[in-house]
Amino acid sequence: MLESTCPVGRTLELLEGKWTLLIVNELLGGVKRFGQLRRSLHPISQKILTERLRALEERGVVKRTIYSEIPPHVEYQLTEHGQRLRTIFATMKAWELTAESNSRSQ
Amino acid sequence: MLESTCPVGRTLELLEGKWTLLIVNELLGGVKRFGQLRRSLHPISQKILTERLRALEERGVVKRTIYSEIPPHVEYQLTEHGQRLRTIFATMKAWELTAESNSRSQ
DNA sequence: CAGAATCCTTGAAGATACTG
DNA sequence: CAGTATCTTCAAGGATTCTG
Repeated sequence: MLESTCPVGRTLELLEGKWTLLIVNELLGGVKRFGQLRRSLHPISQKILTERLRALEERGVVKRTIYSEIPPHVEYQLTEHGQRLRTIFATMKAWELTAESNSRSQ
Repeated sequence: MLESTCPVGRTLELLEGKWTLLIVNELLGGVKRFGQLRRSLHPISQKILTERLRALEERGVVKRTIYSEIPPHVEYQLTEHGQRLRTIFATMKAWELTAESNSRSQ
């Protein structure tokens, strides 16, 4: 979606999608099961949750662990690389905090 | 688009849109005129460029200066608050640089 | 030159039903 | 429980035309 013209295009491509950021935010809280994420992120649909998790997995941000049991048991967690997104989140949050006083100014 | 559940939702809402990031990236290079941005961001459409610039202006990221001349002359530049986005860009870029070695690992 | 207004296309997201 | 497979919807984005 974002041309490689822009240096940070890849990061934003990764975080793209209505739910992606919220999913990562949930996983920053630790290991979660599929159903657990579904409930926390309600009313996200199964389809979207699956799609986004797969995309994040492919990008090396999320690790998927399957336990061969019946009923099925799948766990999702951030990889070390994914954990490093915390820094970006913190930077964004800091930026937002200066927003109220500065928007409309200058 | 992004629920306020997520602390950084507002920043990503702001950078949302296929071209937004690229526009900000251009403006990090200094003051630009409308037509100048159009050429740099080719093949962006007038409609989208206008829409995104208005959104950024509303958020206090971009300042629009109109010179009442004929032909019209409009300049766009980042506000101080907008300039601070540089930090976020730098953080993202740093994160991307560690991507190659880490994706697929763990 | 810098747009406003209009119409059209496309794809992400949502709803629903089914399954190993 | 954790998906996959389809079908549908809706809004962002794109193309085109017109104007102060």
